[in-house]
Amino acid sequence: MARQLEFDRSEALARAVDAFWEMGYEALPALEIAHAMGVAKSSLYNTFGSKKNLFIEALNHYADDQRSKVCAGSKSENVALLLHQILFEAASDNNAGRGCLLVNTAAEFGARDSEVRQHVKAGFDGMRDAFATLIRAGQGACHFNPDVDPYRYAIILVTGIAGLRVLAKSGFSGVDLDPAIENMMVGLAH
Amino acid sequence: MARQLEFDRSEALARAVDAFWEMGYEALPALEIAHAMGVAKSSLYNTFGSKKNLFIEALNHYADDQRSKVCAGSKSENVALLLHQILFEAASDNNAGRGCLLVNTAAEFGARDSEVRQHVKAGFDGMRDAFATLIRAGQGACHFNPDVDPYRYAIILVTGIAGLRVLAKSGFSGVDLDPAIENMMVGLAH
DNA sequence: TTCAATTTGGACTAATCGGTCCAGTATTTT
DNA sequence: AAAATACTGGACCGATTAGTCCAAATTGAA
Repeated sequence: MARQLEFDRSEALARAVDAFWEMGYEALPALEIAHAMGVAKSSLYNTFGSKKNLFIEALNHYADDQRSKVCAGSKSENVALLLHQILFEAASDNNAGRGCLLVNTAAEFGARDSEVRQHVKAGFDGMRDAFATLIRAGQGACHFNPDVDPYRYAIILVTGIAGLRVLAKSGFSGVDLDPAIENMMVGLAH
Repeated sequence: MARQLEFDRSEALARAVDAFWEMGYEALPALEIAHAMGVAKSSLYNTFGSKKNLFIEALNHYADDQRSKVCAGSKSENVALLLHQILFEAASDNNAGRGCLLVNTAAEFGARDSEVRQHVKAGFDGMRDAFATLIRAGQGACHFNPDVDPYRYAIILVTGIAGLRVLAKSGFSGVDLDPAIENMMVGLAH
């Protein structure tokens, strides 16, 4: 036979995520995506078919990644502190100003594209599950109020983080947003 | 002299707001803006200079409008009920799926355009002030806890509403988001 | 080495974009 | 009526876009 090595799909997707994360969908030309991924534009279209399809795969890659990170946090020693750090990071550094790709995508595509919206929804659902897991872990370690319904409270966190990211991207500082963080933590307090 | 009639600038801006609100900035061609505004593209450029400048004027028009509406709510009989309605509307109808133009703009332009970001920030600041006014009114009518700092709590509401709008746009229902609404109201309770 | 498959980079297409321009048409005042 | 101004609609421009295509270079297996 012949050459069968392909560039690492997962690695390439991770680079595509970075590019879309920083530039958004419309503002990022296909040629620049290819550069960011380290492949030729031809290969990009051979492998992923279209810009939109690549974007959807990148979006799912990102969502899986974020979900895993939060789930991994469930094994932290002090879950309450970890959660506070997550919220504070969303309000201050905010992923170096890039915000959250799910939030960005929801706003950019909006109600215009139902296919993309379904993937965004699935991504947020995954985040919700991950935070529910985190809350359960915190309850198990007696850091959180055991009367709180983890799944019900998880949507409070997902909603709050989405809001934090939007406002942080608009120029609000971590100090400005501190009341919102406190309001999200207080309901979990023992 | 000669003809001095110009189309109503405020009315035209209101129509531009609707168009940008539904389509976003990049996805809305200048020709379609002109159609939505009911003027020729030439007039649009004569009057507003550029697409971006028109957008910024429309954004400010929108922000003023939203702020006024919330401020007007301060004269409501039951401010607590009104606030709940505002939150519920953000979570369910969500302006017929269009979300909030400030939120949409923050996510679409992101960190890419500092000029636009400043106007978005100013818009959110205005909303914060308006909600602080609303909270003070509710406290005056003994509907809210008088110990709450209105200005400090207002950022909780602005953040929360931004989050609600993002998730509602992604396909979450009013029922899904109800815990987040309750969590925003509970801190104000008497 | 030889052969088959992959990847590359650049040329290319058709469409669309923001923005300019202008001849023609309305509208108002003198 | 006549002159001055405002607006229209469409032609036009240069730039950019997603996507296609292909000859050449690269790579791995036989």
